[in-house]
Amino acid sequence: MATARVSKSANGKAQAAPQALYQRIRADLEEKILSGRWPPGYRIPFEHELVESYNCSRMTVNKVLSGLAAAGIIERKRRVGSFVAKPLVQSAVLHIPDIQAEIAKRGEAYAYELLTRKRRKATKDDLERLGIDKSCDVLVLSCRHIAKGRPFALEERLINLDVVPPASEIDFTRVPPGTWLLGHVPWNEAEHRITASLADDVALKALTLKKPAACLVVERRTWRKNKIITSVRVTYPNDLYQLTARFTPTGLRS
Amino acid sequence: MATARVSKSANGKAQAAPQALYQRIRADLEEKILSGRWPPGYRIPFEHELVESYNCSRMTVNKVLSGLAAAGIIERKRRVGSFVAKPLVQSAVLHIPDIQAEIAKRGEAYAYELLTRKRRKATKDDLERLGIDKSCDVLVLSCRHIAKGRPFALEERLINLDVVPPASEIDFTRVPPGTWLLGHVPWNEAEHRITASLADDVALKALTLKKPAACLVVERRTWRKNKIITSVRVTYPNDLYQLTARFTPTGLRS
DNA sequence: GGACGTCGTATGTCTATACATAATCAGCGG
DNA sequence: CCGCTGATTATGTATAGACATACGACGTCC
Repeated sequence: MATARVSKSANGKAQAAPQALYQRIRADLEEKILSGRWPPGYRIPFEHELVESYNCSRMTVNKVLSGLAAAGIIERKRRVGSFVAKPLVQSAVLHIPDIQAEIAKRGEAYAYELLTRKRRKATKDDLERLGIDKSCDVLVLSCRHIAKGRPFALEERLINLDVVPPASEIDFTRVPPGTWLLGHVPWNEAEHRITASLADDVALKALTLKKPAACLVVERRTWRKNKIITSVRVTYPNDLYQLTARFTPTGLRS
Repeated sequence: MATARVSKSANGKAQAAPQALYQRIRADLEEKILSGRWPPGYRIPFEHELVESYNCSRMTVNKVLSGLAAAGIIERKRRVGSFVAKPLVQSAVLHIPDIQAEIAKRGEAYAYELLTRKRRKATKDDLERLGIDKSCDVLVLSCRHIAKGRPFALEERLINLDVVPPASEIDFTRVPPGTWLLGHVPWNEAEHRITASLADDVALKALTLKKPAACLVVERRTWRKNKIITSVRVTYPNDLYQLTARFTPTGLRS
């Protein structure tokens, strides 16, 4: 066909969105999906049809469709077509900030306090938390984070010294273990469990709370190549902390 | 140069990972980054260098690098190069399942019960929850989810009837409002607040708990085109529910 | 010596083409 | 009528070449 396309070199794109072509196409398709004009299950036009309507090459629309598929917005089936994905998505991006950074961001005074630090051969319980069989050395830490002079979080942590030998050299009296680990140990995967609980005596004391007190508890295990680096349990007084999660189903889209 | 590359047509790819070339390249680069050989801040080889070492076209490595950049694993700067991103990522994918589906998946009996249903002009408090100024009609619902005969969650919901007029036609005595909304109303964005709290009298009664009881509370607001569709507060007994979030920093990677 | 302009380079985007792959569908033979 | 086979077709992957753009570096001019 070789008809006249807009001739990419013949414009400065003085339009509202002077973006790249494939970005405009993507925005266009997303809009159609989001507005409901293309409901879940709808078969979107074939690549060659989009090529015609946008007057561009198949590589370009392919890039758009691949991106939409990667973001879970559409599903593609060979020989059949591409379809708007079912709403399905029941997940959200959960922001779990560094405690120190979070408090600093609020402009509040931050203090950190190491309560206990023990090195020992892993107990049976430790091994279970770290998901391993054979025994190894672990570092057991307990510390407090303090904001505006009030205890903000109690952190109880187990570090697998087989995976992170250098941790045994750090005394963690000044640097919180989470901060040190984040900066020194690359990781693979993390899992969080978020629960509510009534503070036990240890937590009541560490957080200077009065019974009964509800606390938000975040337990996190962090992997590096199938081995758990560290297992941590952070307890927050319910009135001082909340998790927030924001989700936009349309993929990343800066 | 046009040297002999592996000649894509000359093989059946009987290797360990008979994947596409760009997937193998991506896996390769990810491995280098994850293993720490290419630490954060490291400048990865230029596109043309990767082209040489993998004996492929620039489009192919470009696709890989663009994907890594989109996933936040590397950062790219024109004229400068591509760099391994700082560990930064403090977020996780939080799976917030449909209550009914979740209980069904566990193979437990599920029951649903509508407690109250009121239609009214929005109060000042309602308007604030829905983030709007001018008054409108809202639907106020309260219901219970029951697993294995035991109250599992208390759901208190506000629906903006200006955004979802058809909701006023539904009586929600059989279908949970969350399930109905998910299936009928496309949405844009959602925000969650996760907190712990001591159950108040309403919650104690609805969930048949004894004082004092800690509960996990998930508040969610869901948008469609800058308008809040619904605002919901779900309260779970601490011993019956926990949120889990799993995170793999290496982007999606099916 | 400092402001400024030119050039080189790495990434960003797009095209035209090619072949591979998977799945559907029609047609054929048993 | 059923099942197999081959044609058709949409997507998947890859290539080479081209031009655009941003930005650092270097050199020039005043």
